Amino acid sequence: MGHHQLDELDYKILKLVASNARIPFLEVARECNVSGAAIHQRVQKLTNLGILKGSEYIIDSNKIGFETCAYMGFYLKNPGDFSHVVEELRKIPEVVECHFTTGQYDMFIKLFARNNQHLLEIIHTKLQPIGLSRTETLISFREIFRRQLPIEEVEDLD
Amino acid sequence: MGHHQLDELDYKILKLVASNARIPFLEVARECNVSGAAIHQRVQKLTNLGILKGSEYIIDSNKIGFETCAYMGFYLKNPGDFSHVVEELRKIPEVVECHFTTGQYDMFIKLFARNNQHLLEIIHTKLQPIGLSRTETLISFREIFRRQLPIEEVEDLD
DNA sequence: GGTGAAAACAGGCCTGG
DNA sequence: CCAGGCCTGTTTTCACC
Repeated sequence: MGHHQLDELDYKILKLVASNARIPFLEVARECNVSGAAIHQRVQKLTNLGILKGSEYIIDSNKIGFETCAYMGFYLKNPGDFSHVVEELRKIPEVVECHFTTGQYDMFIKLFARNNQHLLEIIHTKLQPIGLSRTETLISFREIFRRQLPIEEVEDLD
Repeated sequence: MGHHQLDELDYKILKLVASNARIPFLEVARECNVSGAAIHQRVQKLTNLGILKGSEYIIDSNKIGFETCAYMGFYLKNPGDFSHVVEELRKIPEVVECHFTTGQYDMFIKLFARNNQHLLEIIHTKLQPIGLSRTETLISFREIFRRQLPIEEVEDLD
């Protein structure tokens, strides 16, 4: 869990690539005053360490026909069924995030649907049969913003 | 809101770039049996339409020292204060998503913190002063999975 | 750990169908 | 709206430090 020893250059690279996965490494190199090969090696290292876990294009879900974004929290009918439930959730492509949580629920998921009726359909035909209890659904009217987590070097005290 | 008229090639491109922002366009071109120039033009079109909204590297938040992921729902003390609250939330870098919602809350956010104590600190010193009421916090123990929304051509009926 | 140069490859811009 | 060619810039590897 504890994080690895990353130096200033690592953080600078992470900051630059975080919100632009297609930035040329040579441009990163120029910003960092090192060679392109150095960036290439660092990115490889960060990937091997599992700190960089791939890249994504950000796609406007509304514009490709997914107008409903919802979050759902629920309890399991049989606690201990965790892994089975996770497997079933993985099979539902509309479920895009899945968390174990503490507090009000056992699990918490984010999902997209084409519209509200489609959401109901997913809940009734795909989610309920898995064996959930006390589900609560929260519909996002609008995503106001979404961004990367702050990447900052932890201020090590000397 | 209504989605644009995208054809099979557009969807195929979206599917390929969605989960790998650094895939060479020429590789996409080979998969789709068209020229690189065609992909280039399509990506440009999809960007101009706002369907592609940039790209991101996926960074393991735990490994860079953000071990606590939380969701918070809340009501506003003064409804009508929406835009002010949003401005204030934008200033808090740990807040990575912000939604208008319907149902149990007025707004819903996702945030990262270094640990649970840091989360409390953020809530007390940054969030509470904005003017929220009835906040509820849900802490994610573990993100089990996270992926892109399903990109599929809408089955147009003839 | 880093550099610098070379080869292979991809991106961007044409022109023409 | 796409193909093919061309030139520029980028990626990747390598010997070397």
